[in-house]
Amino acid sequence: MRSPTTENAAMPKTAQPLYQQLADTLKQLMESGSIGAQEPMPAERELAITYQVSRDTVRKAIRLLEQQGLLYSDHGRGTFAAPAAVRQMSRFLDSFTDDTIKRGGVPGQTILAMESVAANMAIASLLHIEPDEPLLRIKRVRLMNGKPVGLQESFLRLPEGAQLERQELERTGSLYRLLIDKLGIKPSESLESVGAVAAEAGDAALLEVAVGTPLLLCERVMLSDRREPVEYCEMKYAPPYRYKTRISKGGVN
Amino acid sequence: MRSPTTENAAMPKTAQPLYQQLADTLKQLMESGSIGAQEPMPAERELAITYQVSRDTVRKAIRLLEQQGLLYSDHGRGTFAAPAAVRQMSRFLDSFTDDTIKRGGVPGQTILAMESVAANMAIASLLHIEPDEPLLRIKRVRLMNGKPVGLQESFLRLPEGAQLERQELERTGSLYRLLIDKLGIKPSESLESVGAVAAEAGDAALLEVAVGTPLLLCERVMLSDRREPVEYCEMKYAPPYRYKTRISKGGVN
DNA sequence: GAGTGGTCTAGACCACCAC
DNA sequence: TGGTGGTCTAGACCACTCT
Repeated sequence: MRSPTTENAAMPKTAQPLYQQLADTLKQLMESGSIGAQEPMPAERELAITYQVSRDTVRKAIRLLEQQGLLYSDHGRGTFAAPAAVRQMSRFLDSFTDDTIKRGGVPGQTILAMESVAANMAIASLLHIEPDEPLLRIKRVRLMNGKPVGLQESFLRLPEGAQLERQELERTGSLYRLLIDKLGIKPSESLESVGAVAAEAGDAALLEVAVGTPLLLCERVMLSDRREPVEYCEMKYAPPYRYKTRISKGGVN
Repeated sequence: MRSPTTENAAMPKTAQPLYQQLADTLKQLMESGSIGAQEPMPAERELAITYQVSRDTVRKAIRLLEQQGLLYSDHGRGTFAAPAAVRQMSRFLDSFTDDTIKRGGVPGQTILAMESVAANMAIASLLHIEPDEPLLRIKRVRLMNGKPVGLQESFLRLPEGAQLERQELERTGSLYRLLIDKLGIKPSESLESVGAVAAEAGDAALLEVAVGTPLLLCERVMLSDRREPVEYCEMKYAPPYRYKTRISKGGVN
């Protein structure tokens, strides 16, 4: 393991922190099968010596993998590779595009509308803006392997003068990618509320299901890295689409 | 801030780590209103001096509060109190009982069944046991303020010889509390899958809704601290009950 | 008792942001 | 440029688990 700060001035600025590099290394260790599920990893002190880093750096790498669900540590017993079922579940923000790929499907979309609208009171309140302020509304049918699985309606609060072209969205597929790459808006947190509703006529037609079919309704407020609300989004998913998530107890170090 | 390990031999074993004590202190700082939403906290180095701890300990306290959604740090800018909306959303395991209390309601339950059953193939596979192994089945109607909001059916894999009495469950209300306090089983992680289904006749009657009403269906596999599957649970919630959760980007230190 | 993870320290330097 | 958080180190001691 190489210190990112010593002698070598040619270190590219893409250099990652040591603990991330180490985390990647450990990840490979597990994925290669050298360490099976539920089996113990080498001890922290041992890893520190092996990779020539401080024990603290080892611990940071382990904490990182623990948060990703790949590992867990038990006081006095050791650190173990997580069971396979846990490893697959993400606990983090995933765009529909990324999530679909992770599930082994091909993501797609049909853009039904993309226009500037005035905020109504409810949305204005959620996004902390004044009613009538302009928002970008995007309504899409999300596809998995070419078949409609969900209906998604976003209301975006864009920075002054920012523009998003329909063409750009069609090309990249992912709205979040566009926000990050083009506008520098980094989603950091989202607040979600999940419930069930019956499909109305319009929704039913777009999702190709019967009126009254139970749909999974998910509302979300997405916050930027400065914790400013950026998007309100309403999603309706037809069965058998499922939300999957991993929940765990807290813990710092 | 007092070191938990120095001189004073009379330190009770309930002594919490310094960083937790500090986290509690900072929490109060925010709740007392001295530091409003989005406002900057004192710098890490300053907190270290103020509370007589190392900067690393301060950082651990901050990481803890960050995971709880109370705080966030921006490189080069500072550390800020989170907006109120974020603070209320838990990202962690919460029993129905705790969650209901957090929402300001009074939790209740009606136990419909509590019996030993043989595992069927589907559940056996999820819990990593052989079919026909005995499981404890608990079916309950969950109440909020006396009104039914959800139907919950748990299948528990108990340790050899362990017993749970109906009376105990009725008294404490919370199955998870019972698992922790009586059997020493500590829930550490759960894998959830959420979707929507139509209410069948039986469910509809218990939840006091019409047949066909869209229900929020949540399946869960709960793992103990050793990552052994302990419970499979199926929950059905009637509108307007909502699952609320906070999702964030990862991050270690 | 031996080995593991958990907590804590004091100090160093880097990367980023705002003025 | 000065202040902030981010990374890293080396060493100490505690708490827990297993045998």
